[in-house]
Amino acid sequence: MALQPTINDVARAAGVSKGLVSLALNDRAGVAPDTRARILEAAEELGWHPNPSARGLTSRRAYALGLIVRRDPSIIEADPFFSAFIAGVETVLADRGQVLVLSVVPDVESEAKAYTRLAHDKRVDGFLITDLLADDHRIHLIEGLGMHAVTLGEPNVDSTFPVVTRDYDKGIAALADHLMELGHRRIAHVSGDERMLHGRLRREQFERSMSDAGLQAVVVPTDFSPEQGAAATEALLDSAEPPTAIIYGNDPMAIAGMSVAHRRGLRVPGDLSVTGLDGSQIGTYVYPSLTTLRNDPTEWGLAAASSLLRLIEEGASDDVALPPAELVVRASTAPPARP
Amino acid sequence: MALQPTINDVARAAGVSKGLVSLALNDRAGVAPDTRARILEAAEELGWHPNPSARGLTSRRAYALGLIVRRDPSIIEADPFFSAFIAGVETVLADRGQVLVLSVVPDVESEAKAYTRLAHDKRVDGFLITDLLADDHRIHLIEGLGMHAVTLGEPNVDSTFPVVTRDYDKGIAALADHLMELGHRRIAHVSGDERMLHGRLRREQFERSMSDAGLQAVVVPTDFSPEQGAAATEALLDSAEPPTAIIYGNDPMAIAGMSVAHRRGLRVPGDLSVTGLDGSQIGTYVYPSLTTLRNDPTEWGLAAASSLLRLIEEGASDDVALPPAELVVRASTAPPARP
DNA sequence: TTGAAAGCGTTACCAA
DNA sequence: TTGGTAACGCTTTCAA
Repeated sequence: MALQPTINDVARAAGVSKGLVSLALNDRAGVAPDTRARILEAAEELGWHPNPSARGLTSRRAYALGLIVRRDPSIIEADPFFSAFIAGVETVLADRGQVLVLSVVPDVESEAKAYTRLAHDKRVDGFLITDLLADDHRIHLIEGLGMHAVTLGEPNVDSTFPVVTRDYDKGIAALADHLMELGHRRIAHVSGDERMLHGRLRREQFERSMSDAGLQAVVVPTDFSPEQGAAATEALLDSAEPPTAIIYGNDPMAIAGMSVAHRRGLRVPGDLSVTGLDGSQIGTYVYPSLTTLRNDPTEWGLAAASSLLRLIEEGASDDVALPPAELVVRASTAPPARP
Repeated sequence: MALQPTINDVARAAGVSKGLVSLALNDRAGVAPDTRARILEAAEELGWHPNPSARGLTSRRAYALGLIVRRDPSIIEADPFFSAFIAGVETVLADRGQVLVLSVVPDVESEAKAYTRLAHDKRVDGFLITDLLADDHRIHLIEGLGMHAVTLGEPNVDSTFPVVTRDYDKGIAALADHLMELGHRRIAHVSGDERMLHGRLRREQFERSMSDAGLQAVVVPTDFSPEQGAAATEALLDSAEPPTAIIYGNDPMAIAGMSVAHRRGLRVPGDLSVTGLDGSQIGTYVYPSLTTLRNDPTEWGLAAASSLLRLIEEGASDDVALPPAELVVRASTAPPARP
């Protein structure tokens, strides 16, 4: 009676040597078609799965991808992006008998340790790099570790890794236009962490849109936390010429900002229009529901995992561009009361 | 020059056989203290990390724990619990050279496949079982797979797995008392999915508290989504005797419920008091900030991972009880306008 | 196209 | 307390 069947059991059942079983399993050339069929049938019948440890020992592959997420413990909070992103990754990996190794670390130091450990211990064959920073040190670190990787977004440093991107510029421009068409002139942007590349790019496009329209762009940078989103809102509303519309760098900040407005007796969108970015489900149910840009994290996951796997298995992989982010107009934007 | 150093390099450097290196590495008996010291020193110097594939081949261990999260794609959304939970797990695993394998799956069928695959492929040594359901089929599935596991919460079916629990009864009672002391009499509970055990337990404690006070408990079950939270709120406010306070099964539903109230022109907490459960950071920044029960997901992660590792390594592990959930009173609760 | 055999880097066992 | 050697399950030569 079987523990787990091994390659020897399959070889015996198919009446061949285990070397052939290995060739057949891995779709390698040099196996007669009917022999291959017989082998695969025997494997199927015995319910044989090759043991990843044994494979890894000779092939030097882990059959796993690594995702390391850094989260300041004080900001440790729901991120609408990751569960859907990982679901996308999983879809690709499950089909190929691979797994995702996930690590959540509190700071840069343990982040570097985590990459190093996963690489040294050969626990993964490559990394998915999310939340790209300006001058992101991870690119260099991972290259130095001799590992493969794919970045979500285009790094601003030399990188040999394939890139998955989504255009936000059009979306940001559409969002700014939407507000201007409603009659807004004083539009502020509560931007995210300036060290994060995607936040910076969005801020730049916002500034471009505003200057194209001959308007002044007011930007308050934050760390993406609802706390700083609230503080930025207070500051903006206290200023000499408070904005009539605020574009927040993410939905949680927008929600916090709306609360500040409410607390001050301002009505949204009557007295203040508000938008998020990277629309999350919760944005649909707050009052008023949030105008935002739609993202699709699952798409990111599918694309990034496929690209990384191709890189690992074939030694090269193309960049991929996802469809541009789309404007979703809901109830938190309206013409200004006093334009 | 070294690829990765192997156990042989260490053995040679320390002038012993590789068998001894293995014993020393694994803190096994039968190595002279000074020999052990010499070996560890040599290992340190060479920067040797044992290869998990090679270890796994003989020890039949994966040195990995599995977490499989099922999320209906339509409800795929931020869950404040997981990033902090995983950070806790990671803390325990990193110290021991182990990793977390994470899978996010859309339905029960792919969930079962994921458990089976991870077990058959020996990718993990045990599972962390979260979001326990009533009559949870996973207990039986995992036992049948011959795998170890730990459950977050006490299953209502026979289980041989250790259990990590946190008492919510006291917290729910305190929350109900808080509302009653404010003068509320008509208190409703928008509960979570009845199939989820923790939701059911909280509902039962709510009913107990209400009946102890001689009050009628109104309960509307949902699937934990903000959407159904909003719908439940509509239904409650439309009823003949609308509640003056609503306890929501989680913070996102409470936020959605508040929006419904706002939309109807009700003021929170003036016309309607509202509370969440399982306090999330975002609850601090909505307006008004949410009264809730505090949970600490990191604690869950630490306890569950430690317990599971002990089970795997020593064959047995004790149940662990985390400190009870605490009431956090913020601004969303106040005396009723017309009691 | 196939079989036999030699690793891969550990752990486990048996002598010494 | 130590060393030598045989697994572990697979991939990869090298012959046939």
